[in-house]
Amino acid sequence: MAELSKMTDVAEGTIFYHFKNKETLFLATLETVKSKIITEFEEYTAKKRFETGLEMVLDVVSFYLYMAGHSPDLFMLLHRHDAYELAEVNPICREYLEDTYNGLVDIFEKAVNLGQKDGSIGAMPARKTALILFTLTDGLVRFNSYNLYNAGALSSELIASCRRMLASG
Amino acid sequence: MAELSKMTDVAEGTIFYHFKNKETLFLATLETVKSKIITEFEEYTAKKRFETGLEMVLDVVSFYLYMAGHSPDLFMLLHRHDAYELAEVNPICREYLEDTYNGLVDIFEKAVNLGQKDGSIGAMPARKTALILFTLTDGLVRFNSYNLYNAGALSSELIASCRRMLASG
DNA sequence: AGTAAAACTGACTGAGCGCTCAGTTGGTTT
DNA sequence: AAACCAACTGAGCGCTCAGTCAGTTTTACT
Repeated sequence: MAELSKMTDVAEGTIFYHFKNKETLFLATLETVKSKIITEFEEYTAKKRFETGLEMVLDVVSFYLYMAGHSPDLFMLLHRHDAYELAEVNPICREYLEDTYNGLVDIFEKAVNLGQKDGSIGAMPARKTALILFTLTDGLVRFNSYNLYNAGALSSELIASCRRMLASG
Repeated sequence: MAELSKMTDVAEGTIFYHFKNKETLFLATLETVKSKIITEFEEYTAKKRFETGLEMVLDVVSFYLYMAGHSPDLFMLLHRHDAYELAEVNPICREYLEDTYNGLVDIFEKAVNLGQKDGSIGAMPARKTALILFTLTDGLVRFNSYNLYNAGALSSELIASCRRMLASG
């Protein structure tokens, strides 16, 4: 709280005037993260036109990597063990986390469904495939932010892998 | 430290007699985790005979899911943000984490190389593919341990996805 | 049995943390 | 001019927790 007070140029007491305690403050932050991420992705998919469902999947994967590279703090919160520890006892925290992930998986699922209609993606369970695609992408982001290996160096191979994974026929 | 003292039936002071501080204790734990995980996987791949490289990849993926389900604490440490925060300032911590991941990726890479020799896996960069396979598997474990979704329910689809991703021809 | 080193103990310390609260400020209403 | 108000302040309180230390027990060796 002392650090936050310095960063914001606001007295510690003021923070507690606006948020009843640290947990509430954290939840408010988490909610902001959730809506920021989701609206960002919804705006992207709404704006852009995709040739095929497969191309949409690949574009969303790329956009995810781009977003995570551009605003790492947004995703960092989702990669912290603390958040999930709190989610075990705090249903609101759990809800925000689930909403965020579900929102993202939904976008992947939509793309997979689209691809299966237009024939660019083969026959496979859409939701489960969406979950796997998401896990893969988010996992890469996580390793990148932990400096275990470079996501940029892997992104083209990631796209190629997804293409093979989803291929029809 | 109080909790640890109770768990081990040892006075708090005794812990500090053996480990100069909490950080050292953590590093010792991390090293144990590292060697436990690596030896476990090396024993598994040394013991078992694999039909093809592709089957080896799939078996290793399954074994990873099995291990993570069987001893979650072992993997939990690798999924904690704290560890990577420490790795930023402590080279020994970084080394243990990298060793663990590299050791695991090496196993995947070996399997991919094998598969490319025997023709069960198509032409693709082995190391990068190994990294992607690993990311995917570890990501699933992470989401499972955070109760975001069930890894068991996805495991068969995961195997199918890997099969498609690696297919030759 | 004597003894010195090694292992162990748990009460204690002090820094740091989340949070409170009496008091200040600047603006609006009566 | 008096009363009121939301926003803000920072010293300080209670508590937790990693780490210490003077003293006790155990072990190993003569």
